[in-house]
Amino acid sequence: MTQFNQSRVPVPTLGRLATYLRVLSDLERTHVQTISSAEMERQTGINAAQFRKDLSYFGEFGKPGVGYTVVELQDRITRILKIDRRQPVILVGAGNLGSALVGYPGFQENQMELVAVFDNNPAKVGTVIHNLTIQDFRSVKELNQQLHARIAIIAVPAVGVQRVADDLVHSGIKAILNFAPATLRVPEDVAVRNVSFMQELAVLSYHTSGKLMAPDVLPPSNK
Amino acid sequence: MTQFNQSRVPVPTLGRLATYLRVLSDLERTHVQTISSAEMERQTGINAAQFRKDLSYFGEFGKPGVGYTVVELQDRITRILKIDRRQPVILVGAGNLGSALVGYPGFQENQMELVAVFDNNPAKVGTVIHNLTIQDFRSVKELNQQLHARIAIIAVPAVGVQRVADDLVHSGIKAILNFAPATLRVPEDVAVRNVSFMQELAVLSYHTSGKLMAPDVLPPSNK
DNA sequence: TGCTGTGAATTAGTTCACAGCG
DNA sequence: CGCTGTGAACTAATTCACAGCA
Repeated sequence: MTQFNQSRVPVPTLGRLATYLRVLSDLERTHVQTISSAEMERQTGINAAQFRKDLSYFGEFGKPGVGYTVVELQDRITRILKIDRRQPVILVGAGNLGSALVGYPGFQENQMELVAVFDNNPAKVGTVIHNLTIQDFRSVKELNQQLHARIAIIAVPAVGVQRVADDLVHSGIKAILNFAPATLRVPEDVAVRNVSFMQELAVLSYHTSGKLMAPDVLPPSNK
Repeated sequence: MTQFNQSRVPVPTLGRLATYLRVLSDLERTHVQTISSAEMERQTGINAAQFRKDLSYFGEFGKPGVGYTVVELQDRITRILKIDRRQPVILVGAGNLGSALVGYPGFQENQMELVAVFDNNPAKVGTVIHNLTIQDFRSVKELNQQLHARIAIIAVPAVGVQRVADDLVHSGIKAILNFAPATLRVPEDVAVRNVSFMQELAVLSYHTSGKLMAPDVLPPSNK
């Protein structure tokens, strides 16, 4: 029964789709043709039923008695995540972290193309990192009229980050990956995901030398 | 396979505690004495009842009609998260990302002390970044007998990351923050949290130009 | 009165269990 | 058969709603 469960997809499902994609790439590289949900569980630690259910939100993909065709599933997931074609991404903040991100491999692998880097520090503007010239953040709106990026990464200090977010929203950005330790206020139609190292470390710290068990042993914390 | 800790503190609660701590620091700096759950909601986007419930797992902290004493709450949360004293942390991988992390401010703020950096690249061993000399990863077990770190950050490529994790576990590490896009297999008593930029970007990509709403608008994704 | 603390209700997410197809 | 796809059962997490206290 191919009914597109267009009813809301759980957010954690989307994160897991990216994990499946990673495994599928490995399988493709080693010329494996098909994979069953049980084998996917072995590779990722994610429950086999969970894998099947995650896919079921988007239609039917597998062949009973056989499993899933690697390349076909890969193709479907990339289309679901809209990374079947290049996604332009802009980065704000060319500090330690921002600069490290520019050189991060894996953008390419996931069809994410970093198309511009911005900073507000005049000393940095004009400098080149990894083939990209750092632009003045004040020109973000104007430049994004050409670039058409819908995704932005924020890697600036917490102070002033709200202003940065506001300007990005006015530049047409619809999704923000925020590394600054601050809560952003954005319109309803803009998605935000926060990455906080310190928060992650704090959670881990809680578990050290406690009598408490690890919350998730094998499975990745796919939020 | 995902078995949860026998205590009934939800994992997301721990992440939010770190967020509250951030707000409390700001308040302390500006000499604010008390804060109500409603005001905390305004500052973080986290529901006021959620805030109260999060704290209730650990006892009673507030004064009815008044709110919470900033410094007292700060003190209690740091003790809960075991960051009331310095937590030694070791880092594996001195590449782009690893190096950026070494210079990250906020370790100090959260009483996390980066005490050693390791790499397996002989060209890097001996080099200094931010006052820390890069050590040969093969000496991690030996060195950690002095350092007594229980928390490690992994910032190496996906290939070989399982070996790194195994060695860390044998060196007494009980909590791992993993930046490599791979699923780690570790003993039950070792906690792992995965940070995957590409996964986060994939989730955001899904939300671009779709008719679907952002999953969490104001509240930080404290998963 | 203005707030906290918390059972109860609700919503979200995961896993089970099995019908049914190739 | 061996596998998928999915309603049903379950478990986790959030939010409501209100009693009770300073």
